[in-house]
Amino acid sequence: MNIEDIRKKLKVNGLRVTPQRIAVLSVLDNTDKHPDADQIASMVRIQHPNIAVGTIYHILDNLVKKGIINMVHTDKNVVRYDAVTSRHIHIYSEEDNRIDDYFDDELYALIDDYLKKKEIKGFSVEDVRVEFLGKFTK
Amino acid sequence: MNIEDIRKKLKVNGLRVTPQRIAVLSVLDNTDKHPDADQIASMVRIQHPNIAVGTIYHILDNLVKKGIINMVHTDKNVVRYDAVTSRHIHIYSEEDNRIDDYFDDELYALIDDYLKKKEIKGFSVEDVRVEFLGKFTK
DNA sequence: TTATAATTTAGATTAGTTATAAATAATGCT
DNA sequence: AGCATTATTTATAACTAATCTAAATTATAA
Repeated sequence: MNIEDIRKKLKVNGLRVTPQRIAVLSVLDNTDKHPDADQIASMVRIQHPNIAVGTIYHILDNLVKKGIINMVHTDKNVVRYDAVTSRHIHIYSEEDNRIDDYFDDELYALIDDYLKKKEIKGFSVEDVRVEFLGKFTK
Repeated sequence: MNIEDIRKKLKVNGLRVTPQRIAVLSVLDNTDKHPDADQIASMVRIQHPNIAVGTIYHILDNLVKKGIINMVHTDKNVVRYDAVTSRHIHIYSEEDNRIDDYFDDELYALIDDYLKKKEIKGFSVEDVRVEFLGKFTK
């Protein structure tokens, strides 16, 4: 996504277009590493040395609330962020703390299909989260 | 599980049998609410008023390392604990912060089966984690 | 019963995150 | 374009879950 698209995305979601927001969203949009707030701060500060931590957290919070980005919770107790909002699986290695995206509509179809038939008493399913834990071989 | 089974479980796993460990494991074994360390502390302190927080965390850490209990990570940034170690799904409502266990071998069989056929390049799957997000109707 | 090695304790410390209140900047209106 | 309004950013303080430390205590095995 180029800067103009970023600006548009902010505007469309009712967020004022500030240099800090552009910077944060650009950084997130240009990585597939699911960085945490601290890593995002480091990257943003290359262009934007004086941005405050609080601002980073605040912006991320805004973006999450608008559904522009998602939080990712891992086994280490740090929140990470993901600009990919379409349905996907996270493949995760605790060893090297790496999360990759894995897109597999077929598996989701399988699960959706299964859930359509089966019902959990006392609970209505709104979203299914699937994670694969394992090891990256490269 | 009665106290004798608790003692045995600790002993078998090479952990010394202390009143604090018995208390923590009993509490976890007698709830299906997936409490966090703080809630466990409160419950343990009913019988054991002077147990230190550090001890609770230390014991939980021991139990996790031995595979006697599991950590549960949720969208609120607090670790919760689960004495059920057999394979199961967590059904979770962010609204009321409630986690229930849901046992469904059929769904796991479906996924396992699917993964046997499909291969993710660059990644070997060791464990599959499934979560249903939604609302409890009772 | 005693030695030793593990465990518990209280308290300090850390890391991630949130809150606060003043300063600054984006937007809409004229 | 200039101004008023309101959101956003900033620096800093505060908070909370969790970890660390070193001394005191306790479980276990001989």
